[in-house]
Amino acid sequence: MSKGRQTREAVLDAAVAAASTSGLAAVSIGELARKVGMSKSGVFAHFESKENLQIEVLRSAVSHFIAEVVGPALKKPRGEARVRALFENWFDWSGNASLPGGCIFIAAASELDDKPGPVRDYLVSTQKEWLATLSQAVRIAVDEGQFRSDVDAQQLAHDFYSILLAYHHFSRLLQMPAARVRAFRSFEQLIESARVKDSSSRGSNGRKPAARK
Amino acid sequence: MSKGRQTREAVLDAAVAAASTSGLAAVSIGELARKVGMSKSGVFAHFESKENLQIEVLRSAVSHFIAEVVGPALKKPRGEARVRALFENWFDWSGNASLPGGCIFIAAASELDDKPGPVRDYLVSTQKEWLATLSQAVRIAVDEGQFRSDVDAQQLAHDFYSILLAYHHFSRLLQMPAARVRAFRSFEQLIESARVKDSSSRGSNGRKPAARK
DNA sequence: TGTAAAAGCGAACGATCGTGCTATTCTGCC
DNA sequence: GGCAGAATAGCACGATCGTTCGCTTTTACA
Repeated sequence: MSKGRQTREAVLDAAVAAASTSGLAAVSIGELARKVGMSKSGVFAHFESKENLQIEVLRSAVSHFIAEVVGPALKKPRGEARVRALFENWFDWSGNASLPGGCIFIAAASELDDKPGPVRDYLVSTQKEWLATLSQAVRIAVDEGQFRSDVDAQQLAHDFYSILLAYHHFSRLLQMPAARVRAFRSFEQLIESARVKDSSSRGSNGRKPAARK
Repeated sequence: MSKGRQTREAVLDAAVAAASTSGLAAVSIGELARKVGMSKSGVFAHFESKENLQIEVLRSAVSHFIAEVVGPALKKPRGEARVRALFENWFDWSGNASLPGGCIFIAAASELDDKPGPVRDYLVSTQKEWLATLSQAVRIAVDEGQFRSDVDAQQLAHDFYSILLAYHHFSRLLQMPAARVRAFRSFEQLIESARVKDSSSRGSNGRKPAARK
């Protein structure tokens, strides 16, 4: 890799870490330059604007996310195993050492939700892709016969996301140690209620137990 | 009310609105002054520092929250009705006209979750109080015999919060029109699964069908 | 109504922001 | 090893930031 790309990646790594704690807007180019031992203009030259830097920060985070969360999960067998892997990898990723402030997308989400522009547009598109990936995995589990056929894949993906949002809130802001187990308990309940019922669970069984969560 | 308190409140109202969209840190005193038609130093004089301004912004939001969410809910009869009122008032409040960026506490939460200091400390204390209020209302519903005795009040309060976090995320960032109905569907499911089972669920009716909205 | 206190204004401060421009240093290829 | 181009540094710019200070206007009460 050329020297330029190399330092550019180093800058982006530092920027991703900083943005996960302080937010995208709070990462200044001067501070970033200090952190990687360069001049302000030296850093700036790699990105034509601050807005572009922010997009590249998100893009960098996305490629890490794909490499560490989506990729490995797709190697798992189709069905529940893959759904679990997606959620658990996601969970682990948000506690990654390179993200001292937790999932950068969640931080960026609440920062950008009222700030129209290309940065927000990019974030939205990645979030929609991620939700599509999640619900696609759920749909596969339905097709494989592991999840009930009346499972609403989009709603389930939505509920998974909701768990991670709550985990972030309660563990990061409120520092609740119980947050982690609560998150996984909620996850297990969701999975449980999505599974096709074991036919031996209560004798001859009825149809469509429905109850969720 | 003295002239000073009056303009101070006007400034705080504008600041709360601005902070709900742009975040606490992004609300500058100069911009705030422009918005209320005053000089920068005139605005500044009401708060000894920017940090103090931020705390006062939160404090102002809290008193509105208590007046519009908690207070009215406490007038409802003990039990499920009060729990519902707390959640629904909360929901309405976060879509209030004076909060163009949605619930200011959620915005502040992700902004401050890695920023130690008095502002964060104050936010954390209010959030814990709110969670305590929520779970207390749930506990009362248990005592009244409307919710099952094995309901985990803290977990339920946690789940309510989780719904609102997800609603915020999906409606504000992703602009999903379905977010609202999903939120209320999840809420109803939580309430439903907390209720004592109606013994007449499949027979000739019985007692206490537990009024459905 | 007079007067002390409260409230607000205007200018200035040092710092930092994003962004240009020019010059210098370094890298990679012939 | 020399040379073109990439990579980085240095400096300056206008703007805005939070904050201070002295002055003027307005308020509220005797």
